[in-house]
Amino acid sequence: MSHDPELYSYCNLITQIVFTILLGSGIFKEEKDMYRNNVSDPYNYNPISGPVDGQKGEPCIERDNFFPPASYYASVISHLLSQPEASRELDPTFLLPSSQKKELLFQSGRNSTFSKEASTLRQLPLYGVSNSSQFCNEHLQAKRARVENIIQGMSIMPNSVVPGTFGESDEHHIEKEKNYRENKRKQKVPHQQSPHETPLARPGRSSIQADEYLQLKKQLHVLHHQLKQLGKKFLQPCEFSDSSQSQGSMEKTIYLLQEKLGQCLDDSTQAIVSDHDQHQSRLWRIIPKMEGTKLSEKEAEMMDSSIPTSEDSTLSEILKHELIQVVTQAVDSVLKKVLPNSPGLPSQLCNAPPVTVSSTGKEFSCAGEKISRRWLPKFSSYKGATSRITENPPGFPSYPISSKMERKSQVNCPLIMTSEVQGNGILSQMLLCSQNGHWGSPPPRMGSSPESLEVPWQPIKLKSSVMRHQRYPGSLKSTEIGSLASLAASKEEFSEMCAAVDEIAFPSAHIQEALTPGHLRKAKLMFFFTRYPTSSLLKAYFLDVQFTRCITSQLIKWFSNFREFYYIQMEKFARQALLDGVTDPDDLVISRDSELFRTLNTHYNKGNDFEVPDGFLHVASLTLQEFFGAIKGGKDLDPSWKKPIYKIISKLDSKIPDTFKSSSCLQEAIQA
DNA sequence: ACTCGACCTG
DNA sequence: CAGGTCGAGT
Repeated sequence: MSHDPELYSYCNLITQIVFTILLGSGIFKEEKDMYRNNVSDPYNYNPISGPVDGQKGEPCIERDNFFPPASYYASVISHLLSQPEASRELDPTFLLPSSQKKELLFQSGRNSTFSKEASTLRQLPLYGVSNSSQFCNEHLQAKRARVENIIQGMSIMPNSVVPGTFGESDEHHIEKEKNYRENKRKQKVPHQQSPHETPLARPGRSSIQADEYLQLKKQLHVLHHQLKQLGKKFLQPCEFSDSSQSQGSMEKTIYLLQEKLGQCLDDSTQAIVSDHDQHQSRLWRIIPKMEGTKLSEKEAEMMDSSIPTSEDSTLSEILKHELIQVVTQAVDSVLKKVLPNSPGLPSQLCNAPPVTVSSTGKEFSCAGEKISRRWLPKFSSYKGATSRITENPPGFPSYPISSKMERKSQVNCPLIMTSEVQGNGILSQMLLCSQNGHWGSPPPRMGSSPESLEVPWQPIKLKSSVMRHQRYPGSLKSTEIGSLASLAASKEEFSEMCAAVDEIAFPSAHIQEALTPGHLRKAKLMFFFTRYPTSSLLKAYFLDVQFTRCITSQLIKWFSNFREFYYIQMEKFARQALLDGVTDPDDLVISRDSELFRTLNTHYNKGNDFEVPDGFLHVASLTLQEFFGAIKGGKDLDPSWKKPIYKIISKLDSKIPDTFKSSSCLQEAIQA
């Protein structure tokens, strides 16, 4: 197998997709569980190249929770590719470290289900699904449960973070993990659909499952095509000695899987077909609307040519098209880098890669951290960036776009939604990372490279933002975002544009019923401008908060606390100045390198990623002087000696920049 | 060091 | 109810 890192990355990504399906179908359930439970150092295993030296192998809870690490997939796919004959038998234990093989043998002795599946697997070429017709009947029930379980797991991985990628502290990381687990626990109980989701809700549970299985089937179609494309793109140029055979193997495998699974799905869905059809037609009516907004010519063509002989295949075609396009572009872009002289590669990099990635700061995986920082190193540059948001730059119409596709997908179709999201996430990652040059540096060994490990896991992280967007109308279609990418000259520009669109398209997308630490930070920064905000002012600047009496009081209390700290510091430094022998209050001017400023800045602007306005320095200097004068004059004997000072200071509020009104960007930027 | 609840005052 | 103060909790 080639040692080209890019190709490994692609292998990882695509294999992950396939495995998602395989795992979802329950085929590798046991292997997955064993992997999760038994491997202490998952990166230590490399069936192809033997023990890996020098791997970093940071523990990653999320990964272990859901998937084995990328190296695992890489191993699998390299194994796949190294099989010269499609019919060659596969030892199902080859996936496992030797320790696990023992465990597997041990378990298979008592676990009848597993041994059955394992032996079934053994008879199959590569990853083909059992030919036994019993497979469907016996495991259908369990499979449903697993699929649902996995889907749930996938759809609620909101904050998964790849360690080391985003510079988050471990503590934060762990906390997120904790939250995630709690969410997971909660979500185990099927919850009611929110009002947003009702339009397509259907009466029966069985119909839901039917739909899910139908979607699963379609997914397989799509994935098959994707793999085909991918295989064509990179297997040929890289001159695998047995590329055609390997490719054939993969295809065959997928076909087998598809056929088998599809058959099961057909069986299971047939009984409830009428209900399903009803839903399908409703579903279908929506898609043209969704597609209609901003179709490229190519897409329009595709739409025309594929307009329904059956709704089924059309939906499938759309998805195929989207995915294939993305994969193709991703492959091309990377191959262009890797093999610049490779003939016949269409130059599609400049075309819009359909990237459904929220670039709201942290979630923007590859470049996000730097970008969000770049937005707010100094107040001035921050202002510049956000002005772009409010001004609707050319080529950036204000989108009241209704992506019904996305809303649809969440309605009782967790599978397709998840796959969409994850697929998009993966593909976006591919694109973004390739743009970002992430793949330019070769990993020392397969599975031991931070990059190669991180990339496949980022999609999970992306989910939260995408899902959040799905909750609200106005979401952008991937192709639309893609066209943004084509407008953007650089990746940074692109991410800024994404942030801008995010703000434009989801003005109310972040409405919260509770104040968050992000709000606290924002409030603290606002304190630089206003010490005595009115509740109406607060309402105007916390647009993403659903104001209640409680929230209002809380915000007011915050500012009260800010003042408390502020005045305490002022008094302290005034007294100190007096002790230091200062006589003229005018000597007390707070500059940016004075101790008092440092203290205040630490308090209100932790991280120092916001340039404190000069106005605040002025006000602070005045306050200090007032305190100094009062203390010097002995007024502090009066219990309410501070009151006059407060009165003075309360008149010195200045206008808060409008940039504080745009909630999400600011917050994400501050939180970063 | 920082936050926040309890309490007081106007 | 807003604003301020105090003191406990982390």
